[in-house]
Amino acid sequence: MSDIEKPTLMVIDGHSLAFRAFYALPVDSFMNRDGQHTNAIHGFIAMLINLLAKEKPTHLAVAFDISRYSFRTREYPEYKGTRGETPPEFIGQIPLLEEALAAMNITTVTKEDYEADDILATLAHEGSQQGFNVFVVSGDRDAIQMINDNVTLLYPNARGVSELKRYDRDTVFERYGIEPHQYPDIAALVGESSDNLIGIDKVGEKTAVKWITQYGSLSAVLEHAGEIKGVVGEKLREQSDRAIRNRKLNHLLTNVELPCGPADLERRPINVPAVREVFDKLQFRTLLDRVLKIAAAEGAEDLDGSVLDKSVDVAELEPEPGTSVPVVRTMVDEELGRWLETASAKGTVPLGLRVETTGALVTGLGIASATDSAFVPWAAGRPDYTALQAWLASDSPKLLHHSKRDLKILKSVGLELNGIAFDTSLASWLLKPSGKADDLAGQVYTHLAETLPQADPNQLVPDVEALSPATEAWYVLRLAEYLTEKLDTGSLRVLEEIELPLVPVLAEMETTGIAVNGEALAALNVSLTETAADLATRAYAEIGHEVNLGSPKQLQQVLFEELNMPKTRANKTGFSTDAASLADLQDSHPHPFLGLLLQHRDATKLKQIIETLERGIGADGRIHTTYDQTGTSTGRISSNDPNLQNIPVKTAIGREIRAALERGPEYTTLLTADYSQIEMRIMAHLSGDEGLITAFNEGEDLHRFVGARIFGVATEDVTATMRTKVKAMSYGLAYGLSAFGLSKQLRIGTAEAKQLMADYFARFGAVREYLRNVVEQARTDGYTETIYGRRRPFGDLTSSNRVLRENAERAALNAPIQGSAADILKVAMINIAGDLAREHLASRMLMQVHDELVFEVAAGEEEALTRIVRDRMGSAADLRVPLSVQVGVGANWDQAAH
DNA sequence: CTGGGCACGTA
DNA sequence: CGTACGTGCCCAGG
Repeated sequence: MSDIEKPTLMVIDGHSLAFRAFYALPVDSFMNRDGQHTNAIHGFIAMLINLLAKEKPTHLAVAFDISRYSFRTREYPEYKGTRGETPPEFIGQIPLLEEALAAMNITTVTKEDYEADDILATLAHEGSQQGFNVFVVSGDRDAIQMINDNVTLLYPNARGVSELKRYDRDTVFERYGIEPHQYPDIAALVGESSDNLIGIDKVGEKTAVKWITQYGSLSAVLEHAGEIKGVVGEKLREQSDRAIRNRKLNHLLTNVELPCGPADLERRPINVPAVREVFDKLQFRTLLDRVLKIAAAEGAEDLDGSVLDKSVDVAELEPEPGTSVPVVRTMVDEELGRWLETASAKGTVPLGLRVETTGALVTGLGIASATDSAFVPWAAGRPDYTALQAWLASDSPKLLHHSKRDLKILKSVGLELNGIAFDTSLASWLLKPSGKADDLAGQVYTHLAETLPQADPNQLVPDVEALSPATEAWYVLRLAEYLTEKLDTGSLRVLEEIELPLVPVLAEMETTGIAVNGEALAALNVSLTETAADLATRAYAEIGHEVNLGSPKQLQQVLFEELNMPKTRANKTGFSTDAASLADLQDSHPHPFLGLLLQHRDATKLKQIIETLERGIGADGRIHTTYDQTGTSTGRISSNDPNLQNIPVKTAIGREIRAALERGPEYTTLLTADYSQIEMRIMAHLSGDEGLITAFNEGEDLHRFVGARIFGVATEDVTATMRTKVKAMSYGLAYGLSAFGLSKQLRIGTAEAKQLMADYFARFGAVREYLRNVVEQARTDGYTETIYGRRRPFGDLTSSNRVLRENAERAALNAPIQGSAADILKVAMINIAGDLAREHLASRMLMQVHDELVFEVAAGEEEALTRIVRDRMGSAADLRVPLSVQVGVGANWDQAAH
């Protein structure tokens, strides 16, 4: 029988786990309205819910001790004698826990005169023999002896509280070096202080393991006690009765007569009304939601929306006086429909929306108005979600955090989402586009100065309870309010007219993905692997030994100590071994190793890119990247998992990689469209430089035109070298390039570079004026602005630290240029997507690479698509120069490029 | 196991 | 001593 078909039996030591939970959670934070402490119950139920979700037991029981006395204490009164009085706050929690378990219809098992561990051992033993997968959940180390190939122990970790560690045969062996059934022998020798069992003096775990490994068992050790030398040998012989007694006491019985066997423990449906009642008494609000969710998933009846008692005390949830978190009400079906109708005032008032997920699955939705919040458990296809679906799909305004992710995941479960009216992650990014994006809790902290409890998903008994998605939705609402207030009108316009409309466009592109020829990539990888291996071998031969060619540190050793090459540019770890430095070395001190190293770098880099792409291929044979709309500080989009914006293009093999990205089977070609020299055009527009504007308006080769004016020759007499220099300088200007930098890049003298720049500015003086003004303006205002009003704040422009200040200056003069280009392409994307939908074209937008878009062309649509793309890209901004768009078509990305 | 540093791919 | 990114690897810290 395979594991998948096996039923899963889970048996839990109720007392030991409740006790662990008691010490894990603060007593004072958990008290119900009757003054009853509930922390142990809370921790236990939270853990249980996680276990149900994670291990999905088909059979389940919780065992309890009846009292602290058992056959063991009768035989050895000191057993467990070190245990003090039960803490008063713990008293009363066990009966309530049993009540809660009863409501969840979970069997509890007790047996007079035996300990819960014996019940566990008996059930585990029987379950194992009857073909169950068994999980034993216990905080008692003696439970280790139950482990075998069918039985796994889940044990609270050293801190006693948070995670349950899985112990199977292998983990036991790794930890102790013995088989699980040998554990009691070890414990008998060492002793167990928590049970008040004293072991053999001087014998610790190491010695015990050594003996047991050597002789096989405790009895064998005792038989050979005479052979053991030294003081420990003497102690063993003197105190062997201790070990014998311990072994007798820590042996768990596997043959206790119980009222039920494993087969009787099959899970039964949760009794929802009873759970509501008990949890209400305990005032477990979020736990109730989670149990109801499980109930819904398991098909329990009675989810028709009876409502939680409004008197539920939410004081513990209130992060700050003055703010009032609405009570979370769990509801579905008609009740939810009525609530949505009222809360949204028939679709006119925005509601916060939050999607709760586990992995790729939707588990619930939280919806909030300013004064009320609802949790909707989601179990696909089960209850009637008509009203929810209608509201989600309508234009009724919704406020979200990270709307693209929610849009996609809702779509994956068949829910259409429209009416995205605000996104707090986008708004917050517009406010502060640099640095790492905050998650929701982070934003609440930075903007609202409140701390949300954040449960660690790895902790089975979380010390804080996770916030209900309904409450999160309410915080989204408050954040939206705050951010709207905080954003200037220009930024709000960028949000509403660019970023929000772009969300569904990007979501669609991500979902669509791009077809990839996996065989071609694999073949390329094989050949690159061979090439790299061959280059490595030859490189090793040149220096007489192997070296990790990917380790700059080891390369420094080879280059600068073994080969005595001159030192290169310094970096934090020594001297650079980057391509430019190696090229310099090759010039001054030619050595075959250098060339081989560079070629090896090249091959391994390409290999790495191919492997990253291959990992990104989905089940549909297409690569689905994720665009990060908040990933840059200039307004660009970034791409990750995998990054499709840095696929090689300059080398032959790079283009082979691009050739592996192709049209899908139902499509005729790929179409690429890119802006030519968009940043230079923006610079012409923003600077108003008549020379540059003329260059673009006359439509001739820009660099040739500029070169002719700088060098004072006719356009047709501009040489290739002159053009290269001009091109480098033109592009460099937008980045704040210095004469020094230019000289480095062109490998010319600084004097010549200086002269070149002087000549440039002599003819295109408005450019220099503009660049100066941008920085000056930013210094005054504290921010730069793009043509659409997107702002980027700069603080370091007034720094007294020269490095910081000059870095900020270069970034500031680049920001409006790069950012405006980003705005323009985003606007074009939104308009193109609109046209595609309006004209019902089957062609689709697939990729964005900063100034380029890639489309998949459906049969017969090339002409229409080309028209739309040219129109929309060409008219995305009204500049003093035309926007030039180049379009190409081909079977793959390489061929489609022009 | 995480994070810094390096190297390198793109616009 | 040119802007903006993401990824993989090494290595040192833990």
